[in-house]
Amino acid sequence: MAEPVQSNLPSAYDPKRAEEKWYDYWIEGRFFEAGQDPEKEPYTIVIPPPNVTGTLHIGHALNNTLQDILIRWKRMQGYDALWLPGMDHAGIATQTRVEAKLREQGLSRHDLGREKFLEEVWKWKAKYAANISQQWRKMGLSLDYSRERFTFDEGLSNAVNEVFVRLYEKGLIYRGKYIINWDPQARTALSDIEVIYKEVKGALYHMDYPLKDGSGKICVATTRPETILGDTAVAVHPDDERYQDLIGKTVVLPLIGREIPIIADEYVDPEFGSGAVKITPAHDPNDFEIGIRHDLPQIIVMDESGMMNEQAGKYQGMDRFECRKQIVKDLQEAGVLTEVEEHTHSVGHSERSGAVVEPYLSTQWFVSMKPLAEKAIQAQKSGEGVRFVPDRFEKIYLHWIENVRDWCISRQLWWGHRIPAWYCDECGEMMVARETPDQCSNCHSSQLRQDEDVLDTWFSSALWPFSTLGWPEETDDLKRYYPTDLLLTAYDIIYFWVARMIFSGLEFTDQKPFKDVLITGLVRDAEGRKMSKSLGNGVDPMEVIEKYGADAMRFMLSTGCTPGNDQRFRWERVESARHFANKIWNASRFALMHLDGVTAEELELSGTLSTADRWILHRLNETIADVTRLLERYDFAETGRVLYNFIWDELCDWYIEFAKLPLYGEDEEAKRVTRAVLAHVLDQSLRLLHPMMPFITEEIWQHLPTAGKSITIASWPSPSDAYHAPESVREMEVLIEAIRAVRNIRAEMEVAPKHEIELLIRPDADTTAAIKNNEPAIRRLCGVSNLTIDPNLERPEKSMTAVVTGAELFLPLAGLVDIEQTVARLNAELKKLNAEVERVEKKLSNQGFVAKAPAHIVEAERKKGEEYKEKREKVLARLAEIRA
RNA sequence: GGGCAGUUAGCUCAGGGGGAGAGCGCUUCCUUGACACGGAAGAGGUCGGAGGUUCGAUUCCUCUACUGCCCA
Repeated sequence: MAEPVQSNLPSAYDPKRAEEKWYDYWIEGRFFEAGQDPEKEPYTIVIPPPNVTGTLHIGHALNNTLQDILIRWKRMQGYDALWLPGMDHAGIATQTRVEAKLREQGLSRHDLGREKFLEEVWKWKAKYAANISQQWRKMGLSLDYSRERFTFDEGLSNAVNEVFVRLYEKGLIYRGKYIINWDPQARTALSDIEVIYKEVKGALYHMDYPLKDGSGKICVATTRPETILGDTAVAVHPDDERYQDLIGKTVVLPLIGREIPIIADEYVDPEFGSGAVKITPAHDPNDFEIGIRHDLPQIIVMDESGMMNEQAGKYQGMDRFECRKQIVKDLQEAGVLTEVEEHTHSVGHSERSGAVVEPYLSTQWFVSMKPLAEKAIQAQKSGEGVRFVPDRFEKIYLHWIENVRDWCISRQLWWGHRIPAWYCDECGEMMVARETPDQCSNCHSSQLRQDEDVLDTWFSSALWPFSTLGWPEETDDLKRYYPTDLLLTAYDIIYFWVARMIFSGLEFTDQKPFKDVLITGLVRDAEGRKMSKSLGNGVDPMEVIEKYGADAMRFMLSTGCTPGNDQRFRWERVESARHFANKIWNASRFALMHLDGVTAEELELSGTLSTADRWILHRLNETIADVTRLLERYDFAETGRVLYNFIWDELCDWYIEFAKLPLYGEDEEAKRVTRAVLAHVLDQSLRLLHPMMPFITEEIWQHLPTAGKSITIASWPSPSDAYHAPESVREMEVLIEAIRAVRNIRAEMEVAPKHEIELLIRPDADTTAAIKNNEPAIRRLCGVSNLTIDPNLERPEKSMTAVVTGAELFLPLAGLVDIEQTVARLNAELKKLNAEVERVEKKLSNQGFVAKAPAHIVEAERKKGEEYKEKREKVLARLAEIRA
């Protein structure tokens, strides 16, 4: 694939070319397909399946990038890395969108009928699935497409049925008439967590209900006066002294005249309102409970769309909120409404449609959660649970699972897994079965009807880590890759998904579905607001890739946050990531220019290494160790920072600048060694960076003489003892400090960059060799023509002076010497040194410090103190000389 | 009401018991044979406040203020 171009590589990196080319190459090479080597240890991640009719947003991009980084890294480390892709049929979300499209054509799903409607949905699914696949490609994800799954495909549907039947047979799934959360817009039941509570300004209406015997009245307060139509009692606290005489009496409901009893129940809070509450068992969960205790009638006054029904008398056909207004008006006219108080209370809204949720009495299917939760709690508390990263999310999970209520799993939708229950038209028998039964188990009639409802989408998502691997079949994949190693998701679906996968995994596979859960935050807009369709502040990852390239986006997202915390999306940061890509590109361009025509054999690392060579190899060792350690901790931001600093500040700013001397020089052996070091460091750096920036690293790596088939399967670097050279760090520090000091003087004295100057260096004994060995580099990087290095040299008259660690520098700038400037700089240096010396001496004279601080810290302070003092002596001596 | 985060340079954020960091922005200079998506040299912060632990706190603990999120 590599093209034999080096010298004519363009000077700016063009992401589009590389991205198209290499993704195809990777897929054709099947580098992402797991299971090719049974000797390797497996490492598995299943992707959180995106909603099939959506578009991937920037949150997906973050989530997917992080998984890809880990998978690519593990693959390079020699694991049999499996990243399993797939999508979710997303019941409500998808159905709503298809219905919206039909509405535009003036149609409803009922006009089409169930079968035709589902055909429409499948068409949508096909279109959007293709789109999502395309987005995965663009992001460069190393997914194993040969194992791609869909929550609605045959295997996963079998898993759903299996789970349903097993739970039913265990008595953990039941059907019954209870108060559930009803979405009148989507016309379906919802689970508890699909309801979002918001503070809403409303009113508390106080009403007088007259006693039937005419002996008085009782005042009740409510935020929902329209529910008066469904009242079947008034309740007071049994110990409430105010109402002792009234318990057992009968009141007459205003407006409708129904007679209802006054009952006593512990649930009533005597402190709230008047201490008497109206009871509407069919429209309030607490009232429902009271109704059961007191055997009250349950009167449903609304239909499925939130319109008042035939039980509402003259209000029939009105919308529930319109009805509220009318009822208030009528109550007022009847003189029953005694007070209207401003009142802020919490109102449930549908997570999907946004409609105000109606507590609604309805027959639904439920999962009995207690036993499943118990198992999960037990596992977590015994230390056998999943590891949450960051660990604070474990508490959030535990709190939820410990307080979980039964899960309403039936939905009145068409797009979803049909509930595997059948009813006999003849005898009314209900059958739950894996396969469609052909006759009634009771009366053998063949007149069977399947339950119309479908299951909550999350019911199938809960099985994702094992259903995708073939469960309930004992497949090879299931045996090899399950339990998975990691689940990576944002904190907003811990309850919806993570928790449910955990208890499902434990129940059906007797294993936790994943070892670690890595929780990320959300990607917000530049102002810190949550991205949303209504605000229109979402960022399309494809737009980011189009403008800056996939690698820039990946680097920006993965380094932009710490685990579990939100990050803001800022274009400047993407731009900065692109600059980084471009920097790597150009450093590589430089290297490749000097490797043109060089064979892999010639790049054997041997021979005499320069200071810079030893230093960069030593630093590479440390960087390899750091990056590996940081990835193990899922610390992507630090990983990125370490690589950025190593490549930009050390490799580009210093090593390459030093390397230019031998590379442009005459010494062939030095040239050969430098090329070898440069090629090695570049190769290793590209490998380290590859998980984060896959495209550019492959593009460059393929140009190296030492390249293999693909960097995606190149081995992960490990530190080499041969390059351990801590002394080189000290040497480079001295050189860098000296070069900077000269540049500083040049800048302050406004010496033109092209103007070559004279420089005299008086090194200390222990730095003389390092400085002497790097004479050409000092010349080049300081713009020096005439350089003298001598431990015994005399300070020339009329020269600028600087003191650095390990050496003194003199610049006899003819005609430019500014004594005042030199004195000012030396004084500034002196001030700093005085402060440092004082700080160190204060520390060392503190007996507590010397006695209690770790020995190496004390020793380090002593050493620092000595250095500062030595340096200060020199500064003082130079100042004295100048004054003399 | 309960819980959890955050508060560090102009902005956005890292960091972490022992000399305050990055990116962007800002100032000055430079189109030098990898790169102006660049190079060189700089300016800029008493790490929200108050106590405590410690030889030593920006970092650990407690309280407190403000911001955000989750749960009821």
